[in-house]
Amino acid sequence: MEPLAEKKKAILESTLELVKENGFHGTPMSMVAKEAGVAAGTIYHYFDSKERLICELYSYVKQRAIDALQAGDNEDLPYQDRFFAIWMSLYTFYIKNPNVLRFFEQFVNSPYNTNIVEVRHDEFHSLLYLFFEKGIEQGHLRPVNPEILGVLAHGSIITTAKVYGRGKVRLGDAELKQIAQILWDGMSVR
Amino acid sequence: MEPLAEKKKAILESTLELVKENGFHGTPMSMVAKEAGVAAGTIYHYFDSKERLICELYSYVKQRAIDALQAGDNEDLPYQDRFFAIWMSLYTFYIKNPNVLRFFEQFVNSPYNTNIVEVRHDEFHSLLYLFFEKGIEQGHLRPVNPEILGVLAHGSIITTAKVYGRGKVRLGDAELKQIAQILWDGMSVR
DNA sequence: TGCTTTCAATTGAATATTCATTCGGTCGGC
DNA sequence: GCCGACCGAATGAATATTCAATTGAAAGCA
Repeated sequence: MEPLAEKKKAILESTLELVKENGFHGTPMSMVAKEAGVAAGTIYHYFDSKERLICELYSYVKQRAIDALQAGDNEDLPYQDRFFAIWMSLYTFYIKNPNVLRFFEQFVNSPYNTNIVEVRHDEFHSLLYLFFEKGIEQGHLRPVNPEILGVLAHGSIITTAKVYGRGKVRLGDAELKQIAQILWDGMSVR
Repeated sequence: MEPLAEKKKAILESTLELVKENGFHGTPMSMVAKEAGVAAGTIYHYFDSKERLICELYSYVKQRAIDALQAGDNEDLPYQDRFFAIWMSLYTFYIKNPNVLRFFEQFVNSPYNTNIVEVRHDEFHSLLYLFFEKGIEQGHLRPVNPEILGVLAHGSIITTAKVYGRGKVRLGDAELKQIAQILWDGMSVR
């Protein structure tokens, strides 16, 4: 709760950074400790185990994605504008936080994920779901399972951000707009 | 080369299976050996190290994806039909080989990947690239960077396969068609 | 105020375990 | 008897986790 103890935060941030570069294995607790400027034992004051550390980091970082999602949205705008605004703000979030993107991708496909986490209500997921559900109700989007629309849209964002991250393709604003447009044109009722 | 030594193949298949369940860490060489029915030392007869084993497995498995891609394609069909056929055959491949999907996702985001692999000509990638490039040239698709179109389409397949894999959503043939249609409608010139 | 007590935060060396890798040796065909 | 495939116990390096010891700030007390 409270402003997340100084050291606890440092541990989380260090882990995020190191996992991006070295993966889950490849980042021993001793390395995390060093990077965070604390003793190895201190980590265990805040986290029961490495597994818990990773899982808490996941929640911690996911909240940031939720914030980005909500910050970019404005319920007063026309639906289509909201779609593009959300697309762009999430994209921008991933571009600005490449370590988050990388961590997510690693975590989601790791055995850490199979466990309890995720089971409890997933806010990010339901925000997307509700947004697309509403689009269908209001007649903007095709009547396809909103779950699918949500992951398709999010997938396109992640995918585009990864392409950007590989650095081989330059993506200007115009091109980004084109990509979001592809999704919109495909999903919307014409 | 030659019909891939019996044991070598067993090692690769076992690794694929175990990595799916336990991740890269979490699958010690001893476990691979046991599952494959060989001695630990034998693995090192075929692979220099664990890293090499993982990387070779990646190539091995990727070839299967390429085969699926090509098997589903027929250059004589109209372009749009080819698009749907490719989409479906890759989707089917991932559905039938969930361990491949899982392994890919883990590998691509792991530090193993940053290394040399991938650098040399990536056939899967260029097959997709060429297909979309041709679609643009022939006026079927919007003039967007074919690289982007390729990863968007592939991303939608992977994403859909993952949703299926989570098992929470039932996906009938009609629904799959709808998803591919969304992509097509978005990318094609109307 | 000065003194003691308490206790959570912190340390980092020691522990115990887990694994990748090695290597001396066996086996079967040529 | 030569040789490559194969074996599996032994080795050695990592590394997650523990814990006895230290700190320092707040709380009680006189």
